[in-house]
Amino acid sequence: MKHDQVMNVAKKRGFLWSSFEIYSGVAGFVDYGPLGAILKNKIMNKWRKYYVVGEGFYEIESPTIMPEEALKASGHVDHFTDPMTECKDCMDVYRADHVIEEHTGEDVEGLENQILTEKISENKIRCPRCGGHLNKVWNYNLMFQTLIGAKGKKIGYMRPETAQGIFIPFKRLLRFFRNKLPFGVVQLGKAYRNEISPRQGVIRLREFTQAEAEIFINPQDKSHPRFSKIKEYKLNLYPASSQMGDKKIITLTAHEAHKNEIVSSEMLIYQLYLAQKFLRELGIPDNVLRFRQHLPTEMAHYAIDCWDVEVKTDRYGWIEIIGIADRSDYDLKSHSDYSSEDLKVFMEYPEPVNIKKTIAKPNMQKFGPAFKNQAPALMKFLEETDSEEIKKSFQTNGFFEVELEDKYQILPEHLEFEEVDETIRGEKIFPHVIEPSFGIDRIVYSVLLHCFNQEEDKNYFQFATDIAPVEVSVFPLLNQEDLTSMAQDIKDKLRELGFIAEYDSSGTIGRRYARSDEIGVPFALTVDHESLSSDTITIRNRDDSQQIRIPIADIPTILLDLKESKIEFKNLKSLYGDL
RNA sequence: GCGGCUGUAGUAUAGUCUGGUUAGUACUUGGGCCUUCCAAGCCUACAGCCCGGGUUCAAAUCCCGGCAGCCGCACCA
Repeated sequence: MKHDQVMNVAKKRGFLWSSFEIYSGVAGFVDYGPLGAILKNKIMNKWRKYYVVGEGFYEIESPTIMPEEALKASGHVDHFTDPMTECKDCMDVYRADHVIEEHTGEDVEGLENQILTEKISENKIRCPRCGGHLNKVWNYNLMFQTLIGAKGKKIGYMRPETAQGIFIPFKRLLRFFRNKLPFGVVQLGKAYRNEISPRQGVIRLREFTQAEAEIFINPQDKSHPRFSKIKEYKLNLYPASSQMGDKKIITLTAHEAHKNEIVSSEMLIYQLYLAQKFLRELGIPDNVLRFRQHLPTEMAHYAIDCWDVEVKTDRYGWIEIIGIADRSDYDLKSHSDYSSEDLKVFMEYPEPVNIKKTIAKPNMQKFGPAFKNQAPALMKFLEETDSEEIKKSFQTNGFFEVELEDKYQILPEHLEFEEVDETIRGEKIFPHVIEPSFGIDRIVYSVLLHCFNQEEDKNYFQFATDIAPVEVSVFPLLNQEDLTSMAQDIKDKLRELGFIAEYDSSGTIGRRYARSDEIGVPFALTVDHESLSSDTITIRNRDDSQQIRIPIADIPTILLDLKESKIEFKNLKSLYGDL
């Protein structure tokens, strides 16, 4: 299987291996080795180039440990869990709600554990496997818990996603962006999930790296300013309707996807486009990519629309590497509720609106004495209440009842109704959030898998020039003093100029080319005898073993142009001629 | 988390059933020789029985536990 060969080379040549090996390892953790770490960083920097430079989003960095309150608000403390139950006899563990649903057909999702436990005993549900008794229902929370501070009273969790770190300082971010939508903020970093049994190598890690962008937009306007530029761009879509129907992947242009309402907004389609362009430049071809829409049943309740970018693998089938979701205003709303901070944005209308409006104004001489210290709270409540509703209640009941800590009856004599002209310049709204969320480790894996090339006697990573960990190899043709010293000098010079260059003189030249190819070094410079007399050197292309002789003085510019794809290797030929 | 199978240098393996010499081989890697362009050859070196306990005069080998990997179930996105 290609997977096995790739992981083998990856381990052997220092890209990736499982962590803590000398202590037998722990499932769900990996080390990136010397080359893997560079590769991963280059991929992350390319991501930054796309989202920070290209899209104009800004990057922030927030802690990986978060206090319990914050994750209560996001719903992770209560909902990032599974209700589990264990058979007392065979010790098998089950999802409690699934067992009950299977037995009774009742939808019990989201019910308290106690109620689930009761349901199990009421319905005399037994272990589906052995018929044994099932234990009390407990929550398995996927978050790693820790204690903050010396006394350890404050519960903290390792963050399960980087996104929350962006929602929490929303007010400061909004100020930074001078109170105007839309704007985007990104974060790249580690996230943690204590998976029950991670067995899919780098696909399911307990500690993994995410790159997430949170794009805050006006819910009324999910268009994208550059949509017209990408409207002919083709996307391989696998919408929910196809998944439930003919299982066919359909190829549509961005425009068609929008017109036919396959994808819910321009903004979302633009994000799909961007993701695909990014992956393509990483060397993941379109034919192993698809965009799969979440089924209504699997979508989080707050999401409006959600698409996974999936990559085809021989080992794991289609795997999700990127999730692109319209999360609506869910996150900001719940942080608003929990923190009682106002996380709304004031949206100014294009034209101010003048309206006539009846307001209920308290008659303080009567209102104050009647409600005493509750008066301020009641006034605030009335301000937020539609005065028509109050009027109606007066007509039918003779009073208007307000329930705060107690119930209060407001009588007509307490209020005066007044007609006022009001100019409304805008309104405060919660922005909606479009979130592309990249699983960096899975992307690194996909790059390794799909860049790996097998030709007769040559196995190598065909990395794009801008993500190849080692950028250039420098060899002496033979292991002779005059050649080696020149090659060493060239290598040092290139290092000084910022290239990741490697020198190698061991074994035959062929072996060195092979070694260099295997780890995906795109170019090799070879010092031969002609170099000594003519100040030229041969440059060899990894992908086709072609060589061209170039002046030594031109090496840095040529390498840089090749790295940034400003020129292709085959075009060098017309500039410098054949070897 | 449960059940089955598996675990020997960096990699691939022999040896395990039937306990007994210095754990063998190939590739890789380091050093050297040779070599005027694609894993050649020669010399040489480094490197291993997953961890812990038990049985035994003696354990890579038998037994128990742990850990990890694979497969199935369950779980997860």
